[in-house]
Amino acid sequence: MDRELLLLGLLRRQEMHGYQLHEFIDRDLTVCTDLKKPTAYFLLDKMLTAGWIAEKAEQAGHRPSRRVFAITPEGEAAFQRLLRANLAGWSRAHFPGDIGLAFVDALDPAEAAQLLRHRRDILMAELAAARATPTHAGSLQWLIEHQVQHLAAELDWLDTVLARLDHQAQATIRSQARRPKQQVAAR
Amino acid sequence: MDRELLLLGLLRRQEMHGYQLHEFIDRDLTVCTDLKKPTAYFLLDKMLTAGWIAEKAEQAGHRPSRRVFAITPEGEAAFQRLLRANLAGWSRAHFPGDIGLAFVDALDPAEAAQLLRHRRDILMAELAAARATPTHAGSLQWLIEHQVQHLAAELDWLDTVLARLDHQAQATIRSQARRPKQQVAAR
DNA sequence: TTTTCCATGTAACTCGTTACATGATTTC
DNA sequence: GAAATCATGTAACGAGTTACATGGAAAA
Repeated sequence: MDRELLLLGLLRRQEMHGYQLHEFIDRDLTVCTDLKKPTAYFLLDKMLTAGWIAEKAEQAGHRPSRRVFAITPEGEAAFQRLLRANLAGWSRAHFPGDIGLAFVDALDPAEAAQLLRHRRDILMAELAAARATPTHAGSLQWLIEHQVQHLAAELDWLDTVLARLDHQAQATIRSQARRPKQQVAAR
Repeated sequence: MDRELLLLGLLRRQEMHGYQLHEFIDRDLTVCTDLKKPTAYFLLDKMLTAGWIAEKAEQAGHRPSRRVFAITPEGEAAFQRLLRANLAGWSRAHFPGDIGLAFVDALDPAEAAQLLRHRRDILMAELAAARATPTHAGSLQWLIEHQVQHLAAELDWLDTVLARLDHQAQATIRSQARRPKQQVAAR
């Protein structure tokens, strides 16, 4: 119900058509959430039949006709309900990248570090993108702010992991230097 | 492919049956990831047909017979491939709870704070659970460690949000005291 | 003139969950 | 004797994605 809450929240401030909603989310909120076009249209249709929103046709010049959606009183009630439920609850974020980290000791620490530096590049780009997103009014901005904080924390964590791996790699090199004829110890 | 990587990684250290795998993930890794029983069995069957793992029947006393899975050379190759892909890549974590936050200014700040304090209780419990999970050998422990760091950061963020809301609530009370006959200013 | 933008959608598919089913066995 | 544990599954459903389709208008 979180995506419905998002759409209702946006329509509450201003009536919009589907394309416009998707564009806004894709352009200004992409660092926090994402909503594909077919999903957006599907959810809007669902909310339309539920009576949460009402549509009206609109024509701008010779452009394709738009279905402009506005929130209804039932929609406002649903918004209030969903908002309270969302704020009072909490659901765990999942980090797919952690699963690899759990088995990183199956790899040579130097190679693992190299792979993770690639991850670090992506993270840096993401952080830059988050910092570059235009500012919004009110608490909508908190969404971006939280994301920036989170990404900065992720970068910190990744750096401590990299430091550990570099340390391990150094230890491997030293032990190789000490016993030059022996195999590298099993990791 | 992250769940496959998880299962392969666990089977690499020790051969296990489906129930045992699910139990381990549900008991020791629940703060980081989750894998429902039918999903586990489904993935194991899929990996079996793919030749990544091999099964053998095992009987322990008069208990139901188990299908014990062990990783095959093809499975090991897949593990190596998936691991490298996972480590080099990154995918954004999504925070459903943020969507509510984005529209928190639709509510009275005092009520919003009250709802978020409920969220805070859940977060605290989750953090305690993460800290209480048994320690594992090697980098598997990093999974837990990262989760603890993340949850602590989330708690911090929530507290700054609560501080802001309390501040807003105070401002509201002051303005009400100053103009006792007037309506509360629209938010 | 070819590409991109605007604006809508449909169909097929994947992934994962929920709910249910089985049957013996140990624990309360 | 009832309930929980062990160990396996199946069937149905739902949410969301990908890929595709349409067709005119503006931009390159």
